[in-house]
Amino acid sequence: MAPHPSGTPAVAVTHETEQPFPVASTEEVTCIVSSPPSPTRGTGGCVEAEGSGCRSATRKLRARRGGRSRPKSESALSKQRRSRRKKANDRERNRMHNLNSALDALRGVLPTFPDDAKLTKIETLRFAHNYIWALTQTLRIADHSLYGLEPPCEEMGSPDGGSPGDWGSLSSPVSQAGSLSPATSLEERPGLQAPASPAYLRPSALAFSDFL
DNA sequence: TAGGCCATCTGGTCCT
DNA sequence: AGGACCAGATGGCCTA
Repeated sequence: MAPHPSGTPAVAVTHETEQPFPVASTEEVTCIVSSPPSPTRGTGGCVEAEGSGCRSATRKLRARRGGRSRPKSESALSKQRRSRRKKANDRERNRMHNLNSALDALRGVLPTFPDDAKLTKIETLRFAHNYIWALTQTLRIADHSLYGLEPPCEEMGSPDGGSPGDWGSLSSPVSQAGSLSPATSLEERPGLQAPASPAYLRPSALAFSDFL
């Protein structure tokens, strides 16, 4: 399965702080650019009063009404709500794009062939988890073979020491059944066998003798 | 056509 | 008040 081969704005996102994607509509743009009515400045008549220099009077009026925000008409309220919602939507979209950018960066450092289908989000996370685990084990075993240390037994569960169960894995994320270890999941996907070919990604390579 | 994946919208909650 | 984060809902696209 190749998720949306065309029209994936998230893939093109490279910079987090910039606006990496076209904002949906011009209506939305104007709504976002033009800041919503600020409660401290008030709207409509309030602005006129302040602009004409009647600040103390305005302040008294506000105090009498019991707060910074003056009551608005129903239409003004709904307009403000819509404006806030659109701004929130825009931020949320941006946030998700940033998240996808990070995910793409992660895909970029994982060992897959260029012509492979793009890993899904969950596959990317699980693949990365197992990959890190395998690399950690590689380093550990290399250290022990170099310095003749005792073989590590107690920390084989998870590289970060966290609960392997978080990833649906057992003692070894690589050999876990059911969840997406690179070996299993990618074999399930036609055209994605290649990433599983490295020795450290095969369940049979748990001895890690292949890549020492 | 069903199911998987994804982007987006939305309302709620927490924090500053 | 406003932003960040989250989870649920929804609809589109694609593949088996």
